[in-house]
Amino acid sequence: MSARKRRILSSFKSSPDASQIDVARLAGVSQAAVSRVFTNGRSVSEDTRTKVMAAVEQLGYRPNVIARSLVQNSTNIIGLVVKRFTNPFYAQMIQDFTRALQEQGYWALVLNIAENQELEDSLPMVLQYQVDGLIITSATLSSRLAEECARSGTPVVLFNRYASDASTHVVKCDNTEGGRIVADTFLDAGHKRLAFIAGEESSSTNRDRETGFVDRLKERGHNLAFRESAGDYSYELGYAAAQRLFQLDAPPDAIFCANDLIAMGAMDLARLKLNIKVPDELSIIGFDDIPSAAWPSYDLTTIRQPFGKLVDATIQVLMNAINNPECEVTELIVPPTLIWRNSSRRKE
Amino acid sequence: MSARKRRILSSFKSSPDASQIDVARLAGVSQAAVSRVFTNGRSVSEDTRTKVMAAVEQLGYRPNVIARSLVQNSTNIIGLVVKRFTNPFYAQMIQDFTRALQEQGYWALVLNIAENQELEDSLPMVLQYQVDGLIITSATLSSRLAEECARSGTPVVLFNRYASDASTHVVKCDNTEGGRIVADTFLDAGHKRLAFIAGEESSSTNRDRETGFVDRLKERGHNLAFRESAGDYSYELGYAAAQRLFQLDAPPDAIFCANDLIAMGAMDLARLKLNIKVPDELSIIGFDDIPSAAWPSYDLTTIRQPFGKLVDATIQVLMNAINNPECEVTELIVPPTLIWRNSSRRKE
DNA sequence: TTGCGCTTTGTATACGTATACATATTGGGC
DNA sequence: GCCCAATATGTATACGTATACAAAGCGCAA
Repeated sequence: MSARKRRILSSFKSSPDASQIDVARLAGVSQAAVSRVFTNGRSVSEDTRTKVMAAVEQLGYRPNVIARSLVQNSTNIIGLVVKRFTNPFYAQMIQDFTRALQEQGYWALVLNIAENQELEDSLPMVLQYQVDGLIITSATLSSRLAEECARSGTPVVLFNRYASDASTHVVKCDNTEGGRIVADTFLDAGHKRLAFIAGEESSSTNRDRETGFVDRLKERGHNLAFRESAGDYSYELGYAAAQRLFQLDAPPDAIFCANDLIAMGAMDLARLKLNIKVPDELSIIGFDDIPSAAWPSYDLTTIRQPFGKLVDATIQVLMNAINNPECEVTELIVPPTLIWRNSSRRKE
Repeated sequence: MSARKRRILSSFKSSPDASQIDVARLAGVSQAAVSRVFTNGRSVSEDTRTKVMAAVEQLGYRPNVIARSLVQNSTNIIGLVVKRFTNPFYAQMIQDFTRALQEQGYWALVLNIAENQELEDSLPMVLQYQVDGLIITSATLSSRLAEECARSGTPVVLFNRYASDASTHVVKCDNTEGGRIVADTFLDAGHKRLAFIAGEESSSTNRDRETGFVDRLKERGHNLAFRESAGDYSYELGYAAAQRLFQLDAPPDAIFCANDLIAMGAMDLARLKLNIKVPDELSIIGFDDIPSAAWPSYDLTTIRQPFGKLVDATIQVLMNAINNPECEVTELIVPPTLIWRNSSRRKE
């Protein structure tokens, strides 16, 4: 590791930030006048506006949003609670959320939850920043926290999570329906020995997908033959879970995986290590429709979560809650779609 | 899309946030005393501390970080400028940065640059938030912006980017050296017809990797036989670029791809569409060592960027610059490592 | 007791902005 | 030239916190 040092330019170093008072003094107007120039809808004469702007230019003045936030009681910052960055589905989600927020004039303050960490410890610190709202993904909001948010008037939208409290908005994909669709797809194709590989057991998405899958099987007179748990939503643990699944005497002929990464791990184990032909000898269906699911290497049949819709709806619900604090609590459930590819057998 | 509405709990709705003044009144002390209870290193008697904490508990008081930031002139917020979320390398990076910052008591305010967007438009708005520092990845900092940061005393660390200005710190992987290593690896294995697939042409990482590669070839008396450009760092455009490469009469027998995603695209085209055997008939080497490079499906030989070191060093440089504004400008260059896997031929 | 140093507390002010209010200016119709 | 409405401006204050300063309290040695 090589390090080179350069001398810093010291020309600007000590000049402090100019404030509206400095601008006002230079322009020969009052501080209030300067403030009005920077506030839409306030009446300022063309004359003072130009004088002010000239002073602004000369001093390199830039409004102090922190000070404005203090008096306006609004920061234009949204707390974004996230976890599994490395799952492409969530990476895309964060990308879309930050971008959509920026388009609305808001900024995302990211709260990254470690795997073993509770939201209780860190969310209060984010609330101290007087965020105008919260978007919570991949974490459970205890009712104590929900109450705390409600008390401070901070609207919360849960993304793909259950509400443990009546005061938080929810936008989610119909994970249960996704599970049902997979059940139908497998049964219609004539599969008999069906398996499910779970992701993170504690997550509500996982529970819903499994419930939908199993319940539909039962409705049609079938049972889940095997159940294995990866433990999280990763490729590696999906691979390992599949390995355990195939140590059985009569292994499954169709596997529903709780997400695409697990499915890709399971698929690689089957075809590369065990030489099982997909989809001829084994059907695999995932969940999410991450970009790599469409790659020729995998060509994974999967349940697509309607990404854009989910994100747009979340933003819309949040903005509405911010602008209209008295609004009703919304629970939006968006249906998923089956994306037919080549990792699962067609109807017989 | 189904929507259900629930009535909001209105119990807490209208109670405004308690301030230190409210706490002070209830505890029978001055506002300053309350402030001191929440400030480390200030002397407060045990008696008043308990009185204050009791009032705090009763009122549900929570410090207002925004107000504190205003008077202390420090927000504990770091602006994190990012772009390619969906590249696993950058997703991991954002994850590690946000986590490392939180461990240091800072928060990341994310600035997401759209593909066609300039930093000039949005960075000033982040500066208005009085961020204590900036980490810039995947974007070019013009010297005008660098000067603006310097003037406002906001330290900047460029991550894997060149400095266009003498006042910004830099932490990067030695991309040039990475290119050199690939050249040596290919030549040592006896390859003759060498190709390079570029990523985003305007990025300095891309330039460095190519320069190192080509220069080393020349040093050893060889030339780059083919050059193709993907246009960005994605799988899809890597696939397409490889397609163009193989329309030639005498296609390459070794391809260096500017990153892993491109390499995986190129590999899939070669082996799945053209039935070219990797590594027997074609060697492919990527850059980054993203998780999927290690998957059995790809088993991609690649240049690993020393992730943890890069992130840790960036944080360290930034913290130092924040705590010690007079510090020298640092330029840290971390060497990469060749990760041998099975997508490239060994020495003859 | 006095006096000295240390700790604790309150008062007053500052941070940079927005805005209610009062006042001053402008413009237009007659 | 006058009056009224609309516009423009300045003054004063508020947002919630930290901290300089002075004053007060305390313990302790002489």
